[in-house]
Amino acid sequence: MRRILVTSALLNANGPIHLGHLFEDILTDIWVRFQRMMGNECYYVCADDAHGTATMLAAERLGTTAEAMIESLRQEHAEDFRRFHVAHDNYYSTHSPENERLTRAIYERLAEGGRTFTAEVEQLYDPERKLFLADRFVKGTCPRCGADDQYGDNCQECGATYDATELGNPRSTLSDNTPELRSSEHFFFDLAQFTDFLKEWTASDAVQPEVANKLGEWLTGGLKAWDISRDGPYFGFTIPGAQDKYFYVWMDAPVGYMASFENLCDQTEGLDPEDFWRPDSDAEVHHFIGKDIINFHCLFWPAVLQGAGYRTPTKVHTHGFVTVDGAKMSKSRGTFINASTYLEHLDPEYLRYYFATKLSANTADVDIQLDDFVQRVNSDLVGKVVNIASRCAGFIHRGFDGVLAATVHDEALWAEASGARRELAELYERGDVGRAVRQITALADRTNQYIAEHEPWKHVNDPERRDEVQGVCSLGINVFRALVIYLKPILPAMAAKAEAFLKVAPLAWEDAGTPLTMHEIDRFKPLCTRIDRKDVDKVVAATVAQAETESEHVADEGSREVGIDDFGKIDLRIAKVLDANFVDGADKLLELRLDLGDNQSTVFAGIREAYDPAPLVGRLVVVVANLAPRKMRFGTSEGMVLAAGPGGEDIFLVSPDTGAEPGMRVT
RNA sequence: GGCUGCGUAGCUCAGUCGGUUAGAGCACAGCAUUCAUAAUGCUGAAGUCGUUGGUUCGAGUCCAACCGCAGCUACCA
Repeated sequence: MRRILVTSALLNANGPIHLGHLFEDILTDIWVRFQRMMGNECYYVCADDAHGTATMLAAERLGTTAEAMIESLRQEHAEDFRRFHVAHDNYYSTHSPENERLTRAIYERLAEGGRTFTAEVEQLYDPERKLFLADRFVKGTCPRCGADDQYGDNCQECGATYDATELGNPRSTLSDNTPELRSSEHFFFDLAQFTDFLKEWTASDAVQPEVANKLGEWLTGGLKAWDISRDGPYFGFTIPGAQDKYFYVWMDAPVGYMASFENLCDQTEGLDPEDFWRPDSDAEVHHFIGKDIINFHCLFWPAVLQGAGYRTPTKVHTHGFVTVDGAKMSKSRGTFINASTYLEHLDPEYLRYYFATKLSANTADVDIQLDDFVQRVNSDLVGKVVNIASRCAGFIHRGFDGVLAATVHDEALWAEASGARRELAELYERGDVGRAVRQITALADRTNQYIAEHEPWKHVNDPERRDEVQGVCSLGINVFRALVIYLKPILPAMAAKAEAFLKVAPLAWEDAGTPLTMHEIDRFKPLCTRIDRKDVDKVVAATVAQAETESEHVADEGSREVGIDDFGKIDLRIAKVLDANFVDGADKLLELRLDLGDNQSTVFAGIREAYDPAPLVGRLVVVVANLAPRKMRFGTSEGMVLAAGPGGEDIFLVSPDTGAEPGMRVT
């Protein structure tokens, strides 16, 4: 018997669970349930990833504490997963005492072993918010192509990658202030020391071949030291022996797997985390992740474990991303579907089955096609598999008191169905679930053909052929039972209903090796109903409606009371229109050249339908002078001209009374 | 730009070591059937295997270039 610890990637504590999360945890859950059916001892833990600047800022916005916010999200996530039959043994949080202790202990072991060092790092600092700015909180001009409004790590326009400190005119997206360059001591994990170890580890079958290729690229390029510290304020664990330094979220996140498992062990008699994590452990550790976090799980994490004297992962299973109808999930298209929205209209097992049909052992992206989703479930599950039980059970009850035949009517068919368990087990083990499902439905096809060939409905009233009818329908039921076993990791709830119908104890994988004979079964009740395409449309419509409500929320926040300080941040100025022109190719824009007293600026205003350019020249308007420049299709707009009205031809520019001069501040 | 992967029927995908006429399911059309949740069975139509060139007796498969798509490009959650 194998002892296996399984994890799926931690979830950011920043919102509800959606299809993408479900994909990962469902595919992990299928693998876990399969292992358990094989009789292996398999534990499945996960957690919310609670730390980071983003958590701190989100809690601030909600007017609550980070702790309260992450705990309520954690409960919501755990409940959503439970309703999708994802059987986590523990769903914990990285913000836990176990994790704090483990992270510090691991860090101290690394430090003692000479695996870490400190260095001064120059970083942009927002003096108003009093924080160092992560790349995503800085915007400025690309140092290579000069495009405006680019984030601190790479340019969307030209694709250049650079340091946030290289940006021209940097500003903080948190306060809109100009950040200053400050130096701070950072702690580094010396990843390069592990290069040889990692080359060896990635060449083993711990990762899929294409992942090994990708890692090879990083490994031959030379590994850089990994910055594992952040300056306060930060939401995370403090680094022992340092002043106001925190562990970077990715340092304690994977340790969160260990912490979640340790927390489970504390509640489970006889389960010891050391048995799984000590270097000579013969237990297995499997991580399931998306391909976006390969570097953390296949470089940093094994190196950290190795450096701290733990065992390294047996295998990291990497999957691709989920798209819907060929495109990224989108709120406005209604395809950014949350777990809870789905559950209001559809059975979770439909989604589990559909994901299963799409699962492979490689890292290709998985596209959910809503029409295909409906068809696959209805024709495979209801039309083929369940149909076998449905068409056979009636004969067994009407003619034979619900009792199955004593012998197997067609040995070849039974051998095929029963013998498939070996190859199917290999496919499940490898994660090639889609192929397994195809073989399972092919078996269902064979069985429906077999029943059609023997036409039990014609012979049921012929006393001479009663035994044949019982034999055919009994074999049908037996193949159905084998198919239920093979599908049970994917469809646990349907399997439970089928077990009740068959009047058997919970089925294990090897039960497919032995047929039921002279066994009484229950009357057949529908195990699975067809999907109505209308219900899928309802989910999409509800998702669109949510997106609209959310944008209204944002609008509401816009009209909430603000203090005079907030108002003071907006620099309103009187400006004179020096020049106004149509913009080639733009239906709604006019390009305005404005005199702001001591300087000039160019503004694109969406007023073309209401105003001709010529009469505007010389006119006084009110502009937001310190609005962040916005790169638009036709150029960069450096401000915003104030106007009222619903739009179209009904736009009315705001003007000052006579006497106002360009450059005057509006207060 | 570099790298990783992908591109086969309307859709989802098989296609092993290069080897006969490129396969399956769904959808579609016709027929049969009525035990079954309008379920099932049989038959059929449907493909320039992204493009071009190369290696070979022979290429969907190997090589090169190009086109298209997705992702990565490390202190990003």
